[in-house]
Amino acid sequence: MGHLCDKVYNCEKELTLGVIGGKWKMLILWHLGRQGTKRFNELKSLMPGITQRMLVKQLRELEEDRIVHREVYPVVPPKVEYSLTEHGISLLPILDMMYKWGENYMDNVASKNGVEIKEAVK
Amino acid sequence: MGHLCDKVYNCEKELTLGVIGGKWKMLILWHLGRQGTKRFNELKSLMPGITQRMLVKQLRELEEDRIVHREVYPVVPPKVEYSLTEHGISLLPILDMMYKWGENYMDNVASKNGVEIKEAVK
DNA sequence: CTGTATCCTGGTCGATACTG
DNA sequence: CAGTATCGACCAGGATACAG
Repeated sequence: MGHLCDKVYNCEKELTLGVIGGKWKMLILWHLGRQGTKRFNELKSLMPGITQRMLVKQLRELEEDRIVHREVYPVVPPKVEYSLTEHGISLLPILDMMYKWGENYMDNVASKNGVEIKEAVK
Repeated sequence: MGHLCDKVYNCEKELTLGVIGGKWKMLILWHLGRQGTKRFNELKSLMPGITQRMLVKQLRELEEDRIVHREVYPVVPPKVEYSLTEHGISLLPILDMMYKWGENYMDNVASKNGVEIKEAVK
């Protein structure tokens, strides 16, 4: 494999973190999980601030890790669709727990210290 | 607050990741969760490979984020004990899910691609 | 025993321009 | 529309030495 290799994992949790820990990966999985299959530019529109380079990079890693499926249609202009694999779907409960924990933590701790969420993607 | 500030969070999940995403943080929380209160050097012994500087840094951030409690005993030589706060304890179910997901992912995907876990801290 | 203080390096991430 | 190709900045993290 690529980006997951050549690293030392002290525990299985860290492997999981290696899969979802990229800057934009949780957000990508979230959108694909809630809205199903999406085209490249649709994803880009859903994530203001991400650059093409980063979106491609994160998607390629998720594909390589078998979290995301990439379907290329041989048409002009190009059409590429992304969707979650079974492994990707099985990550959603974790993301959901992280969302809820973060929400509660924001209310009770973080907001009092000046932490802000840009736009709550629920 | 410190390290959680000055960052842009697109979602509550990313805030959660900001709390647990440090290089050694999940491992620290895991040990404190399973074994309860630990002294500085006990933690260090539990995590071969970590440097003093990094252990201090990760613990300070966890303390600042109200995940870990630091109890200093005014004795010579110094004695400092670390334990989980309520917020820290509430993270354990997430870490547990991440552990199980990583375990399954290791069996079905990662191991076939040369990924290895150093020492499974269960 | 529990930390600080420096210095340094690799790699992630962003900005920008270009392409089939 | 869906990508590549470069370049550069930043900083988390490691090595090492010192200290109360």
